[in-house]
Amino acid sequence: MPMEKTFDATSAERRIYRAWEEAGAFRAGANARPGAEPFCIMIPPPNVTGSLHMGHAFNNTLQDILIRWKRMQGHDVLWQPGQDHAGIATQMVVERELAKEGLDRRTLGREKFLEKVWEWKEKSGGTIIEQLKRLGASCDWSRNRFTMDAGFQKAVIAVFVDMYEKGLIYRGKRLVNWDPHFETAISDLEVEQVEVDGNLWRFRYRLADGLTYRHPVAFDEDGNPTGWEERDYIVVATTRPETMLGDTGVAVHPDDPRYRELIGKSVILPIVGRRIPIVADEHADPEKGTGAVKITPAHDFNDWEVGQRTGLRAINVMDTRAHMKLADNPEFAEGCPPEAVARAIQLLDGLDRYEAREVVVKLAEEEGWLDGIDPDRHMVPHGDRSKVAIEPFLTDQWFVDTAKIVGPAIEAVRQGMARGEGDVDARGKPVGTKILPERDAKVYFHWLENIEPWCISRQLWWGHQIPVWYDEEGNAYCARTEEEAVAKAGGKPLTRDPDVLDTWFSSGLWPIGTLGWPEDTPELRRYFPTDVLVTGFDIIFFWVARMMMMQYAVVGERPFHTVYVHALVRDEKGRKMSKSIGNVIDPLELIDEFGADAVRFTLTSMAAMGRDLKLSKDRVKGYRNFGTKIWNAVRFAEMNGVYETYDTRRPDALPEATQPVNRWVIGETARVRAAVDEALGQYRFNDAANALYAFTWGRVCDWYLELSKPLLGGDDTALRDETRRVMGWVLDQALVMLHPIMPFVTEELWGVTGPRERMLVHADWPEWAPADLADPAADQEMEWVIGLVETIRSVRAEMHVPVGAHVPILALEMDENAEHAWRRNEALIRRLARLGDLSRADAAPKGSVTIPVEGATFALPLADVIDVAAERKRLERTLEKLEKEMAGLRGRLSNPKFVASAPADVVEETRATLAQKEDEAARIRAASGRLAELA
RNA sequence: GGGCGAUUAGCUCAGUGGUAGAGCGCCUCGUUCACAUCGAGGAUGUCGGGAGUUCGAAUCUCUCAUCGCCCA
Repeated sequence: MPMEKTFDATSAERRIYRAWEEAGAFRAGANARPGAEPFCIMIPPPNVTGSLHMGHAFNNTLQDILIRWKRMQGHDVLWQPGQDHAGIATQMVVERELAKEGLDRRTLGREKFLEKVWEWKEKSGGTIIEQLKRLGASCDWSRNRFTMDAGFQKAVIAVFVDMYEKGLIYRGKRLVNWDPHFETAISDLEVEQVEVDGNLWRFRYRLADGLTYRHPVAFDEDGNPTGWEERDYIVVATTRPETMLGDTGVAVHPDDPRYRELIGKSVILPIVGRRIPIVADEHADPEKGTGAVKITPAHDFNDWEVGQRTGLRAINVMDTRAHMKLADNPEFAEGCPPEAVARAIQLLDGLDRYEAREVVVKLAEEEGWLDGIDPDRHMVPHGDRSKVAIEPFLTDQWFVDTAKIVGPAIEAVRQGMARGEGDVDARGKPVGTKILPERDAKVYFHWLENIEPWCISRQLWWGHQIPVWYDEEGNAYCARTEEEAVAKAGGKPLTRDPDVLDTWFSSGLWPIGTLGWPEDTPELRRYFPTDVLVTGFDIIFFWVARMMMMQYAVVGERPFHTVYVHALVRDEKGRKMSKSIGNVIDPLELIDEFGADAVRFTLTSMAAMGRDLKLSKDRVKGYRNFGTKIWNAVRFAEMNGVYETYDTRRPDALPEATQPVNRWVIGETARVRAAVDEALGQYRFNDAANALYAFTWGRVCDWYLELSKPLLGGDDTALRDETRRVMGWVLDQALVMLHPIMPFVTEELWGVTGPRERMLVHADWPEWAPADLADPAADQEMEWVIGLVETIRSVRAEMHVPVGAHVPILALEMDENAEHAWRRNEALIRRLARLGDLSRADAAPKGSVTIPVEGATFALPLADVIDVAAERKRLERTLEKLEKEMAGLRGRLSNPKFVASAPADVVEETRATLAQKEDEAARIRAASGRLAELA
């Protein structure tokens, strides 16, 4: 049955993927050669609520390329897939669903709510897996893991208990980033700074005990004060007036002459009448505002530090929703006049923080302690999920003492960055962990070297509940099960800590957790430490750094030896894709329109290390066309009987070749094989893609297939069969090498061309070396042929020779090599350049165009069509260009310093180039002279 | 404020010391036999500005400008 003209991706992709799955082609160890080295990649687990976006498509394409490449090379490959449970995101999704039914998680209760979450997960949690399959991802789906699976839970709990017992996890009352929307603590990394328009309000806090001081109000040119005024108040500025209710001090810089005498004195806090001290602390910047700052230790991170240093109280004045909590708040009331407290409660209790802000400012205005308002643009921390302003909030939370476990994670990368080619450990794996591109290692070091304690508790229900139980006195018992905890407590009744762990705590255990730790499984022994991690730069901190720390803390080993960090996929204007701009390109829509192969090839060819990639549909379309090109190359071969002669069962058998064109293309194939391996070995995905594109289209289709036509259609059957075999081999090699990037179309072509021992997904990756296969003589000869054809075509086009006309050609001079090359390839040249017969001539006849090539001068007698003036112009233009190049070369060669200091081969190359140009120029001058005689 | 990066053809980008490249787009020509999702040919660059190192700089150094990103 003849092949269709194009590849029908829509119908073929699903069919092919199913065939792979049914054959178990992706299972760990599939296609492994005896004694194969393991190669393992852990998927960055997508969020269970997620659906495939361009970032995933990119990330997983790169992983799939490495995995398919290594699998074809015969490694024992595991690509471990899975998903994380995404605490906040999932809880949010399910709560939203419940709200549609008028339900609320609190009325439902924890147990019932979790049932609902699992129901949702079973129903909708597999979306992204199906989408990854559309992309062609060859994960071992039989091993899919979820961070809330029973086995994984066991690992997470075991790690918590272990780290608790080693003193690496502790509980403490700390100021944390509190998300008032989700009513949970979040980590520093889940906070994003957003610049907002606000005000800087200046308040006058009255000095206690009738004190006054002199404040400078006039200054000379040098900034020295020249005038003062007597004040009975100190001015503080704030962007958050409502927090003043929790103020417990005013700080000034110890060296600030304006306030030196006031240090140790007190002010009376407006509204509540609290008496608070003026303290000296370097946090107060004399240059900023008035140089005096109010201190609210319970609602500001800097103030907390100041409070710790100067011994100020921390008074929490809000609840978990960031509403003012003044009633039943003994801390707040302590030391304040009861009538003031009562009034504050009446005016402010229960108000949202922004409402409270307005009330406070209004009171300040009415009561005369508002000194002024300055508009101010400043950064405000926001929850990255909730998008509401974070409230620094004083609560009990669990922390990982990261400072204690960060050391090996830093050391491993330091080693990895310094490692050389042959630096391997006892298992033969590269030492340390290398981060690529190198600059991302700097980000990693900077963060780890300045690491803060990691708040790992979340006030959520969906997640791994913290394995700590409390007795009535509040003593904590950490154990793997309630029974163990009760036993530790001597049988006392206990209640479990309601909080769950940060999702990243469990994702941090991904490498060992997916392989069955804490059990000593064969997988763990075989595949851990894993090889490469492929991930986006946005989760270097969230995930990569934490995996490094956690794996070392738990099993004392690095999780992977190489981290390939890739960039962001942006829209064609370079903007980040976002739902709110509406510029999101859905990879599935692209796959529907152009096929998965085209999407994959596009992403790969744009994956230059460390640079964002801007995606446009035109680009994808271009690579869809590339798929069609390969398709038609094979179709051509099929129509020319290649698969009647070439043995598709033995694709690894090197064909015999006598013809230069066949010998040449074999060498080209070996060269691209080396280039692709070199590129992939260095994670230069775009280089691999571009090398294959240039080879397949630019060499095989544009030249080899064209040059082969006379041989395939000729009378010499031996030659025909040789060419068939070589062509079958070359095309098979191309399919093999393109397969990691374009798995579908290549697998399809592999299947339709003939019977096969194995599917392409398990074909052997070639190892041909250019040194063994390339034939320099054939290469040189074919370069000469191609050059000649190109020159003739160029001349014909410029002279407007009718496309179909066969023009006779004259040889004015030909050396031995040229003669030889001509004779051996005459049919090919004549066909591609559309030439008539060759004859000898001593001089170019009137009205002919001269074709100078290496070792020969040809002429095309175009008397009927030639425009002498146009031809002279053409020659002059060419000569001009040559002269310019020669001038540069001569300049360099006449510089004695160049000859003396440049490497010998560079000098030699320069000389050779100059000689060749001079030869060409001489031929052109001769041609030009002949034309001049005619004019 | 600190750090990192970018600036190369109309557009998107490769190119880490030795004759400036690709894809797309553009212009001209061409559909009888692999492919019009195609073929043949063509045009297009003071490699952001300036200075330095070097026999030689898109590439290394300094500096300025513009634009990004991360951290505070």
